[in-house]
Amino acid sequence: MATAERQTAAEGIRLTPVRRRALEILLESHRAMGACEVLERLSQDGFGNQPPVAYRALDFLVEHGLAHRIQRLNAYAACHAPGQPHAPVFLICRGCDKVAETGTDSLRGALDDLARASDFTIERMAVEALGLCPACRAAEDAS
Amino acid sequence: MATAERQTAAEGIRLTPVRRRALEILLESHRAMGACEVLERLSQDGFGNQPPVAYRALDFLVEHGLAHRIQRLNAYAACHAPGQPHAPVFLICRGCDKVAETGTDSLRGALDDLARASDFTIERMAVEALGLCPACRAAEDAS
DNA sequence: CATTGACTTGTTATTCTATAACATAAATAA
DNA sequence: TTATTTATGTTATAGAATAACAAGTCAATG
Ligand SMILES: [Zn+2]
Ligand SMILES: [Zn+2]
Ligand SMILES: [Zn+2]
Ligand SMILES: [Zn+2]
Repeated sequence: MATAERQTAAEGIRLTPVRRRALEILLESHRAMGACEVLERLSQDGFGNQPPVAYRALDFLVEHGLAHRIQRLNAYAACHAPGQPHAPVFLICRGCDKVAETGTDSLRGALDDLARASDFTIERMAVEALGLCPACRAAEDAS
Repeated sequence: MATAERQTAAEGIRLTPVRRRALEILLESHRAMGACEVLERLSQDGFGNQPPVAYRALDFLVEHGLAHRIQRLNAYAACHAPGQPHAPVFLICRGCDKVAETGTDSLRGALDDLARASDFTIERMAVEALGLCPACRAAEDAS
């Protein structure tokens, strides 16, 4: 949160009340949340209760690297490393729905090479893996 | 299409009329199509005209590697290399909405390393990059 | 200070996407 | 044949996302 404030101040963009609260909600939950779920929390706090209110706040956070969108789940999660440029990888467990944000430099390099080779300008990317976390795999193996 | 027939026959799974037609539709269009768009085409050919008809056929194709789902676009595209295991990368142009399927072994390796390190079992993955194709970048630079 | 223009928030209404639940039909296995 | 599975179709509902408009805020300019 402090990082987010420093960053938005530095970039001269406005972390307004709704946006700030939306980020707090994502940070507090420690998991990926759907837009409608975020909207519900926002409206409880006195903000608007119509879809665009949540979508705009979340779009802003994603736009400025403060949150990520998990396409596969139609959900959003706060970024673990805002500011710092990275190619995040989301490991999504189909057993318990937990999402882990990770990433490696070698992956980043591989994607950069690919973009260069195809002359495609990559502006944003999403790497999402669906599978089983250690706990859920153990549970599945046991059954 | 011939590849798909050989593969389904070999695996003992059924490429039924709806599924076959759905794949043909994806192949004919040469682009990513939304489920509702596919449904429309299917119903024109005498198949059911309710959402589940399209979703089930598309799920089958994805399940068996005959098509990919482009999460960011909520759309589906026929696979360029069915049968052959690969970690596809989709380059999605935000200018013209075209989708290119590509991929590299180094990327595949980087993801495998990551999975091993985190003890996460990857079952399926999606790598999607949003940006500009050469043509659209040229157009944007000119303006 | 007053006004302009950019940005932000809120609301209404609509569209697109996806799934649950059930009934019927076809294919496969016993 | 009979039972079991698999696939198809329909109805109804839930969930996600956007378009379009109105109103408010804010900083800057004259
Ligand atoms: Zn991040
Ligand atoms: Zn799990
Ligand atoms: Zn493919
Ligand atoms: Zn383009």
